Amino acid sequence: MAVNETKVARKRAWQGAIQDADDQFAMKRQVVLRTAAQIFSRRGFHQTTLSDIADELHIAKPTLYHYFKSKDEILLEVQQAAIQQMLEAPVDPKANGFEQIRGFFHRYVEMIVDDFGTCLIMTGVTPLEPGNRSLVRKGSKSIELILRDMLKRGVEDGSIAPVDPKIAAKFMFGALNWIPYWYRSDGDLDVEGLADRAIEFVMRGLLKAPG
Amino acid sequence: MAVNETKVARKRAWQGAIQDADDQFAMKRQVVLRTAAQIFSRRGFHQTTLSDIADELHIAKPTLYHYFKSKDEILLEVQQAAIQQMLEAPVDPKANGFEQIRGFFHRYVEMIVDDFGTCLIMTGVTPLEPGNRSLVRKGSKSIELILRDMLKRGVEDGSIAPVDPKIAAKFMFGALNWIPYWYRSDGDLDVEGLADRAIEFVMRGLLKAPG
Amino acid sequence: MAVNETKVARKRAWQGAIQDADDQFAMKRQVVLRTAAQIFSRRGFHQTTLSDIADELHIAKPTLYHYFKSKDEILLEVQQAAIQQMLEAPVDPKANGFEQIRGFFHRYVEMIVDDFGTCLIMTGVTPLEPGNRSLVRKGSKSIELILRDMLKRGVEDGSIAPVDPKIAAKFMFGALNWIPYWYRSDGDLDVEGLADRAIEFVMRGLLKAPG
Amino acid sequence: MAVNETKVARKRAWQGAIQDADDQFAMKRQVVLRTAAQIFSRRGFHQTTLSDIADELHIAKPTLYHYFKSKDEILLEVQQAAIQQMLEAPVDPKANGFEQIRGFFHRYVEMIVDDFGTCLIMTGVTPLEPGNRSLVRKGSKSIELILRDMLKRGVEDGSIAPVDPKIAAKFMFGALNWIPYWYRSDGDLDVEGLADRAIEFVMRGLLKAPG
DNA sequence: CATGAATGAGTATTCATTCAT
DNA sequence: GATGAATGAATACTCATTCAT
Repeated sequence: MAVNETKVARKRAWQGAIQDADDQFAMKRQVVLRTAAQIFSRRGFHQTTLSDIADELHIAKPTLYHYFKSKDEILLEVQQAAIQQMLEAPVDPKANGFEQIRGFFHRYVEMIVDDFGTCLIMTGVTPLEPGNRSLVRKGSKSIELILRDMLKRGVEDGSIAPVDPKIAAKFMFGALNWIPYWYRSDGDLDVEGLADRAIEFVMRGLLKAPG
Repeated sequence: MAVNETKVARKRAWQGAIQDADDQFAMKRQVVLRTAAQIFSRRGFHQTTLSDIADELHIAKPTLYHYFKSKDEILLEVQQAAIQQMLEAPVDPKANGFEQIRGFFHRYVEMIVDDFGTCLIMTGVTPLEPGNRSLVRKGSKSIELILRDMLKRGVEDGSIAPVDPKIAAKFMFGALNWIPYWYRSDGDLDVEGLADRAIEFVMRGLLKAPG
Repeated sequence: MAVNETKVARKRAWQGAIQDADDQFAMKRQVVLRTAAQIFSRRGFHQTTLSDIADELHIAKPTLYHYFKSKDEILLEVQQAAIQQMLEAPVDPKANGFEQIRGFFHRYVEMIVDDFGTCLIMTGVTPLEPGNRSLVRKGSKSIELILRDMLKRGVEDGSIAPVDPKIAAKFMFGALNWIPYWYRSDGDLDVEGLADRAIEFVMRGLLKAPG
Repeated sequence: MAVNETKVARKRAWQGAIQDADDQFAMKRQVVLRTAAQIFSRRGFHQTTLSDIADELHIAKPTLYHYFKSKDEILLEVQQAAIQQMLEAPVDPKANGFEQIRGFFHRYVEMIVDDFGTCLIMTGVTPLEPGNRSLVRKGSKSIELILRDMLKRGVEDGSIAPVDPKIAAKFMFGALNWIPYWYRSDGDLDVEGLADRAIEFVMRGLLKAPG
């Protein structure tokens, strides 16, 4: 009885996300990260106190320090997770430039509408301490280079127009990175559809169909 | 002698921007706003202290309170100034949709590479207290509606493809709003050229020239 | 195999000091005390965390609570041990004052260069909670009274000069208690020699040999 | 009226120690230092909170940060002040070693019964952050070297016995540094007398008068 | 108008201690 | 007996803001 009550209380305390498992530690870390990411995105990093996060998780503030050594580290890991998700994604080496870009867009949209990706964009790297800021910037740069390479490939294989990969990539990331500011996943447009729209936009823009 | 020295010191104190005039007050306010906008953009709102701003201006911290009643008000006015610049800009009522959009882009790019516009984007509205946040959001919405109307007009007069104005506007603002994160006005590309590239991008995207 | 490994690990965990025995508990307590005394002396009581002590012993922090009920108690027992060592030492009732003092010095120096005595002096009683502080102070007072009695005896039996026992004792303890701040037992001077020097100093001071 | 009340309140707030003066800032700093030194000595550095100091001065806690940038800096300056007092003291170059030592003792006793000197001894350097700790240690070493030189001189000019200056200095400082632990300036013995007793002790020790 | 001085409110972080396993 | 997890309590420090001059 008392035991069950305790277990139930435990589950509530961690938002029911923690199952019996040996890797509880890693899982709890993830729950903290996701919760923090959501609150950071909504209120901003500096307007979010560690109490906010702890309260949301129904745990005490110092408990967070069992899992992370500082508030900064929490944000860092959130953003690294988003970046990692992109860097780990496989690219079809046989596809042409355009097809690769389409795949990239789908993955990027998926990443960016997720809690971690949204936080990467909406919180930005400014709140991070210099060292960590560099780390995240380096990761973002890597992602950018992936798209640039696809653009180069597309230009060469003729699957897209002969654009300047650097500038084109900037505009494309702009269009994509703005998504968290307006897109709501509970609306008419699902993530899949959103990615399609994005592709369509960067491909055709406002140009009238020929003829 | 001593008097002259004082005057010289005074000028230095306000970065030399203040002339003898009755509207010194208004001008000093502007200098504060511009300085604050720059620092906010660079370091972020919460990482910028009023001392940072005062130091940059070679004045004392409480002096800022002669011109603004709070830190929040400073950010508000910075962002309102950027928005105002767009809302006041004239639109050619005789031009077709596409031409209107082109004009809009030029004005928007000009606005957004300026200190105030950059701060509007890079700081965002999250730091503002709720009331002021709504004000700025309302202003941004107005700007958005202007572009949407132009898109509608363009679709109707056939000068652009039949896009969904809401979605298209979002992607377009995304591409534009990302500019402060990468564009440096001291590089190869001048503001005029930047606007042209932006137009080009949203018109053609990556589409190959027909034939 | 696994069993043996565990045992070996256990031994390492307690620094190899614990043998199979029924009095393991008491021995482990001693090891904790000595380790704590060393760290307290080096870093200070408040700069030493229970984790520091536990880490040094390769045990977990809460394990310490099996042996002591609080950090304060650890310090208390360290200091009591040092004091006890002095209070238990036998005094030759037949010796004259000077000879008793010489014996006292030898014992006191031995005590004070030891981990416990060093901690008694270098940490002091300030960190202790009031009740415990009184206990230690009372013990220190007892030691002081022992020396005072010897001084009185020496004055009476003519083996030393007619000094004020109270003041003389203070200066003597000062000279002795400062030892932990400068003496290193791995240098040229061994503990025995150190005690001799101390005796010599308090006996002759800087006075030139007559003639 | 109201003005007077204010002034009175001000005086009370700074314990009446602040007079009208241009160097109020420096004076207030001194008052903070002295107050802090007293409380540090009584309760220990870590058991003293900034609130304790502020409360004693009837000011608010953050006000302390107008005068010092950290708690550590307060302790540092207290200890530096004590050391400075000794380093600045003039030494009679024509006096023999013994006479120099006697002067040194008088100055040292005066220093050490003062708030700053007492804090230097009773708090010690352990609480200081490493950089500051080195600074104070260096200062203490300088003082020690002064006494050693006097001892050498005394040995050479024959005014004292042929002692090892290093060891003798250690014992002498011990006797002196222990003073704050027992001496109360409101007792029978005044500071002057205390210094005389100290001299007497280190000169003759317990040695019986010849004959 | 300008500012040195002062402060209230707030926040990240530390750590001794408890407890369920 | 041993420990990972959790937490209450405490504290240094920051900063926007006020006020007397």
